[in-house]
Amino acid sequence: MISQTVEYALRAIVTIAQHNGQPCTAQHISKLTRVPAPYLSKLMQGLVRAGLINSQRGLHGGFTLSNEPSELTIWEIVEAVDPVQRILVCPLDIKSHGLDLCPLHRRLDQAMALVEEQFRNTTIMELLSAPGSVTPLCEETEPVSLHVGNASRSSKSAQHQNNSLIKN
Amino acid sequence: MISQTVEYALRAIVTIAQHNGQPCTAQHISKLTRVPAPYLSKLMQGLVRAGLINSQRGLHGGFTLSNEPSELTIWEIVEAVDPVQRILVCPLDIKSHGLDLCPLHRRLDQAMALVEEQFRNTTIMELLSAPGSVTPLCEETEPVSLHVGNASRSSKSAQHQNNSLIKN
DNA sequence: AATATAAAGGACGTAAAGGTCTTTTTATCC
DNA sequence: GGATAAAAAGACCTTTACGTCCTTTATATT
Repeated sequence: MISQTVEYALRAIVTIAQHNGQPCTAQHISKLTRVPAPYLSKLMQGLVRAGLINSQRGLHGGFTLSNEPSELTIWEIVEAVDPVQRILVCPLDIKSHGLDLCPLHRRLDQAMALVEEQFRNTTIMELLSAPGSVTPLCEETEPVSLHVGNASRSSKSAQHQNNSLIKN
Repeated sequence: MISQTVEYALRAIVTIAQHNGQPCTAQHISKLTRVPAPYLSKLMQGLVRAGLINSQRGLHGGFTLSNEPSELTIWEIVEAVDPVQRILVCPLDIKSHGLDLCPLHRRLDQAMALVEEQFRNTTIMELLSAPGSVTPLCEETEPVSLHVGNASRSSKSAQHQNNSLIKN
């Protein structure tokens, strides 16, 4: 349901986010996330093109987020990599239904809408610190030796928790 | 996100359900649902093995539902064909997390849980008649010319409508 | 300027999902 | 029992997701 590529992309993004602005090489990300390095590189290129991350070549190069983790949602990564397909018109091209969906497809699209909503409402920021939970993130045996330059430069921390979207 | 095969299977099941116990040939279903006939056949075999439908060979044979539409959920079809994969343990095999998920995977699994809930709570019955809506179902130009021999041979029609399952 | 480091690009390989075709088996009708 | 209608079974093909490898380009550091 969630493609391998989306999984990989999210792991990578979260890893970069953990490094507070410090460039992260593909090599490094690959090790931490256990994503095959060559495939990761490809993936990253896509994320760069989508404008979600910046890349820097050469020594001390690597990848950094284009925006604050608090401003970046799961949704944006999913959109860039393997978009959730909403059902907007009947997949059978029945003319008799204009834009109306039959009950089946209405229901299926509702499920997709829920996923979309969930993804839109979750920022990468929320994935970094485990609030009431155990683990900091996946992997990372060493506690990320980042030199903590200027961590939060714009912490709006909107943190909205609202749900609801589906109107049945 | 929803695989082609799941789409096809649901179309087929709904079509069979519309025929109130009258056997439906693969040919017929294929025409109505616009699913490639040979592929549909294969699909149907899987649904038979899963026990969701019965098959009958020979003249006047075809497929019928094993249970009432009101007792069959989208979930069961999805499970038989292409199960929603829940995230139960960290996909990276970090030992430090036992069964705990990192925030990322906890969130992703929540999304899957929502879909699962949606599917579990929707019966095929609910997909047959469009309550406040326009279309009876996808396709079906002619109003299903079944010869209505002994249509409903066991109409329990339980019709429950309850929701709720996800607890955050 | 030379070297090392790292991303970008593109050709290629592999596996799984989706799809087709032909033959065999089972049932019904006459 | 022969003809016909249907599903079952299994071999095959095609496309796409996933993954690898090698070469090129850009950027620091010395």
